[in-house]
Amino acid sequence: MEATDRKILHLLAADGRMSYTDLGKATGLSTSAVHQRVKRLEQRGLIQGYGAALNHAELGLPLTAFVAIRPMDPSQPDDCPERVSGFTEIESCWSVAGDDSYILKVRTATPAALEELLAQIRSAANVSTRTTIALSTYYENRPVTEG
Amino acid sequence: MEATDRKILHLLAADGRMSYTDLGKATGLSTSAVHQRVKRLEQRGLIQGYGAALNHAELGLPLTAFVAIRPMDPSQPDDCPERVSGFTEIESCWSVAGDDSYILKVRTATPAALEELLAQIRSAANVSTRTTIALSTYYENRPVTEG
DNA sequence: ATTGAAACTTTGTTGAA
DNA sequence: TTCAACAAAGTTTCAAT
Repeated sequence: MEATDRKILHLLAADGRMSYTDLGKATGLSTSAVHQRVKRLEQRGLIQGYGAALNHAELGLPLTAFVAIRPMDPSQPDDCPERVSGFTEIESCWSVAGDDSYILKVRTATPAALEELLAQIRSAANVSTRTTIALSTYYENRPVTEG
Repeated sequence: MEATDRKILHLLAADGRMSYTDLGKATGLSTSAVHQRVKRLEQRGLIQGYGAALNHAELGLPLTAFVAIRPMDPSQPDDCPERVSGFTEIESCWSVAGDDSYILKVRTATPAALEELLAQIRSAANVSTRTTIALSTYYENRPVTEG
């Protein structure tokens, strides 16, 4: 991994629709050289995909919350991520060190929808939940790269 | 906002590099009709941008953590987001309801780099920190849309 | 919302450094 | 192995309708 590839990754993280022509201009490479590098970065899994960042507040999902979960019965198989993966309100799922086993980031339309989702998560995964509601988002998913 | 626009948003959230031609095929619109709609969605701020999802683990930033912060002096002006926004390791910043004032999501190369970042956050914003380390990421930033 | 045409971009092939 | 040059296919963008 060297400087040119890192520059390409940084540019694509900031603008996922940038054309190969523009990436070439920005890196001093020809269009086809950049193209080859991007395909290789995709194949090696360094680029995992491309997405549009949506304005969830305007799209009917104004409520963002973090749900910390803890198994009720620590002796049971610990397959919470699979058990909850079908809930489309869950945007992210991490296992974490500390008092809780997992943290979920969820988006719902209303407090009532969040209440309903929490009940479903608890019964699907046999867990207790501790929820932290986001009041406002200052920034989210800024590109973070090394170098 | 109606069904066609929501479909376009959903498709772009899942594949931010999808061509207007393909978006047209998927929605039953002409290429230029989709193009017009996408531009309008961008202008109205419903699409906030496009990005590549990078594999941070492979890119030298394997450590993801959540930093819950609390002002040391609750009487001081509460401008933590501005005070910490210069730290490039911070990917997201939310203000939250509950015991803590803000939650930051950060990515670092090593535990030592995290330790250093926490010290800098504490001194830049005059806050105490409580950090939760992510052990593994099951999924992150799945497209979540209503409808 | 569509058509159609010009400009531009993508992507495969080929060959040079 | 990496890059550039070319060319065909595909995409974007802009009028006009």
